[in-house]
Amino acid sequence: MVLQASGVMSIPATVSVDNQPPASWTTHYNCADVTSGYMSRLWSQDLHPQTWTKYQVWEWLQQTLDMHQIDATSIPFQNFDLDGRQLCNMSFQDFTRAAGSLGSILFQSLTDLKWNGQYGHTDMFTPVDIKTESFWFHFNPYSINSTYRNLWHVDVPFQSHISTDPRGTHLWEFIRDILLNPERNPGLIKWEDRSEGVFRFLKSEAVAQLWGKKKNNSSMTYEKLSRAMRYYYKREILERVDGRRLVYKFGRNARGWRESEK
DNA sequence: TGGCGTTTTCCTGGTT
DNA sequence: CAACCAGGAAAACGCC
Repeated sequence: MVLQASGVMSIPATVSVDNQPPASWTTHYNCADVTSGYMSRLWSQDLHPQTWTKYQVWEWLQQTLDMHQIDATSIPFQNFDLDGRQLCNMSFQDFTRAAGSLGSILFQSLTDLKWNGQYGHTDMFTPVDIKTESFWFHFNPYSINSTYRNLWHVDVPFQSHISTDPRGTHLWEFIRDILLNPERNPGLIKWEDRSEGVFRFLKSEAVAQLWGKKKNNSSMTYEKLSRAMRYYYKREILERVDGRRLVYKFGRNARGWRESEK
């Protein structure tokens, strides 16, 4: 799923193959589990989470809990009586409502699957960006979980209703998710002011290509992507940032980008 | 099937 | 001049 078949990669001098993953995550989680286990089996069948049946959602739940050695009774499975499309529409907060503090693990697992599905075998990045040992070496889902736990640990009492907010994979969410997953997006977009939600495109055309890939549109350009971004001003999903090229700012109607959602 | 919200495409004109 | 920014207009698209 992840590693490129080619052994010819440009490896930065600073990165050694002798590097060992931190013990904190190799204990319960290692690359082999990810690349040859259940997750890759799903992908080998070309099954995007979006297409999962309710049963497959449960299967994923079970497997994810197993992987993290979490007792299945820790999560009210009835809160996940959803098909893949509904699951993919759940926000981070939806997950915490449905599964408490374990929601972050599930959210990240699903996010991983979405991302890996999109990018696992593709050539979206230039070799120097993504096909490097350092890039994939630092692909570390477990550390991301830790990050999410630290940043977003909030015990929101479960509400019987899972949000039906139709927030699929819209452009602004796509951008937000790139910002929130810097490990998998070397130098594409960068926070300018994290607390204010100001960010800047570093590789505008690369982001556009990525967006196009997601929408199965190979002719996407930054010119067109930016037009869609500008439509967000009126809806206050983005705010204008005058005079600064490639800089945008999340607006009052953008959700899920803050370090701690209040 | 049709309406709707979102995005894409194209374009003119202005700015850095 | 290249790369962006601002928006209007209209088509395309996916969803309910």
